[in-house]
Amino acid sequence: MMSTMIDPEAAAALLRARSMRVTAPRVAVLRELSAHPHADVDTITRCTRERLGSVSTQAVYDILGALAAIGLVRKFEPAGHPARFEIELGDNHHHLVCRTCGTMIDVECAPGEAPCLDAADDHGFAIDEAEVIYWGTCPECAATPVTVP
Amino acid sequence: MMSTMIDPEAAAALLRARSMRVTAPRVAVLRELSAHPHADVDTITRCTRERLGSVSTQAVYDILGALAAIGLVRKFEPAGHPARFEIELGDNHHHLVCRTCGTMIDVECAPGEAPCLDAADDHGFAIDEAEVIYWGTCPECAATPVTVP
DNA sequence: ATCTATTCTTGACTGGTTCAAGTATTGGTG
DNA sequence: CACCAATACTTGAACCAGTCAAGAATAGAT
Repeated sequence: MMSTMIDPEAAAALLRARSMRVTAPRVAVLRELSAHPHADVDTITRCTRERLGSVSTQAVYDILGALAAIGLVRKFEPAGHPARFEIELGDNHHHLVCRTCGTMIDVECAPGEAPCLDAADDHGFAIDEAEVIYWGTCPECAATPVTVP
Repeated sequence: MMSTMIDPEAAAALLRARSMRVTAPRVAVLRELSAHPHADVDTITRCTRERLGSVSTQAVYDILGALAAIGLVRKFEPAGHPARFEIELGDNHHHLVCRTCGTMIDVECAPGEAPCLDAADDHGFAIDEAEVIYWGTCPECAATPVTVP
């Protein structure tokens, strides 16, 4: 689950390629995202602080919002969990979430390219995305006997 | 979008069939749900108050939680919106949400029975649900020129 | 008619997120 | 290379949806 972190130059390049200003907080956030896919704001904030010394919570929200707006990162919000972020890889994958421990992993999009599903009837809507979240129980939680402390 | 409201006896019958106590707030909430599919807690609370005189917000949360727990109602939480509720019809449909105005409508499950999708690789998870939300723009919003007041 | 588990009310509280105003930084310009 | 304006970041308050906890009311079994 622990991907390798991209280096600062790579992060800066991603920003420049989109004509975004290169700032220390942005570079750090991008690096943490590369290391922790599916991280929430709190995780990203804590990791960025360790790396940078300090960042405001608001800056992290702003950065993630800006990166999501230009499509560099992807945001998803599984029911009952705070928002999660990952670097957009353009592979149109979906997510599999454990109902018990909240672990989230990527799953390939079964049918192929986006929007990977066609609604039976689009009711006149211009559909641009079919968001799929698979819910279930991960192997660890399935194996763990329910403990009531 | 305005379905017909079920009568109090029908609502009570739904509760008794599941050995749930029949209370005025529960009957009223079920009736409002039948009239307003995809309603959020606030809408249900306001409508129930109009009908009943008063109900506590907490009671509505408790009722919806209890009904969802036994599978009588279905809860879904589209990103950026408060939770929505609908009476479970057992038809495994999905939802189509307008990014602009938030309108939500049902769409049939394209492939058939639940779980209507198989993940390409389940990574050892026991998947019990494939939640699908289609995002797009409804005909009205597509037709409306963007107005900046 | 009574009793008890269950449900409802009240009111405080939390977590995640956003708003708003001021300060600092980036990167283009003279 | 210093300067400037646009953009980004900091601070701190505020918000909303939802939850917790303790007591009062009520359904329905006996």
